[in-house]
Amino acid sequence: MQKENKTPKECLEKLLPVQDALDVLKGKWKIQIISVLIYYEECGFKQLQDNVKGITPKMLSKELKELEINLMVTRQVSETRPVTVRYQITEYGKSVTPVIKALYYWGEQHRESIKASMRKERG
Amino acid sequence: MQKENKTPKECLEKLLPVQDALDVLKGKWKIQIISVLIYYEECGFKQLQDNVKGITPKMLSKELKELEINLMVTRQVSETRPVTVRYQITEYGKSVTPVIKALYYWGEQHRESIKASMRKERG
DNA sequence: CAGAATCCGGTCAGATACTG
DNA sequence: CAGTATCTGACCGGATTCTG
Repeated sequence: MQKENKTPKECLEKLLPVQDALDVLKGKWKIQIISVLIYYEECGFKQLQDNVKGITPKMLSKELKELEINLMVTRQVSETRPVTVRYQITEYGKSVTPVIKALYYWGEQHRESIKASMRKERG
Repeated sequence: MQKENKTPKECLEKLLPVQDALDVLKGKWKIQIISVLIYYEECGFKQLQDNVKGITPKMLSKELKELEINLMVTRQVSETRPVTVRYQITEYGKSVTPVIKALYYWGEQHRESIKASMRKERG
């Protein structure tokens, strides 16, 4: 990200998109929801709630709204009886996969590093 | 991340490292601090505060502690008068660069997508 | 210089209950 | 089924002041 011919200020400006990405992905549930939707392609509310362990309907609803605003998922209502709602991952939503992978590989390494340093501290 | 021969449960277990990575990077300041330290290799407290615009000493101190725990930075105190403290990015800290890059590229795309969809909504 | 201490408002997120 | 409403405690993060 940094090149010697850039000022710190220029580098910091580059961080705006990074913060945007982090905003979209932040929180306890978003990546889980995205992953479930990538897995199933399409889900109802209940099915999502069952697959994202521990999430309350309130949080699920809130997170889905944010994901919809960010074009990650679509929401389709069928006026049946009772109404059925389908959440779908968008192609765009799938495009975060490389980001999740980068987080995964680094996170995995990180776990090992932390474990190793804890062993060292104990002697 | 998902393969057809994996259950949703197995996929969700894979998400633990992702959450770990997100935890290390989360908050308003961590990536900025890391970026400044990658740029300078080494900084004093004041120098950091000057380069991370708007951060208070309290937050800077707190974030640095967390980054130290996660082995991203080291803290070296010289018993001079007055004491000088140097924060250094670790090699390990530099290893998040691919993650930041992934976040950057996706975040940049994301800005464009959101902008485009807002233009569309306005007509 | 390099922080710690204190105070405070805002948001996050969980539990529970309720609606059409 | 697909959510909403309300209450609550925990935590985040800023402002200000103080210390060695």
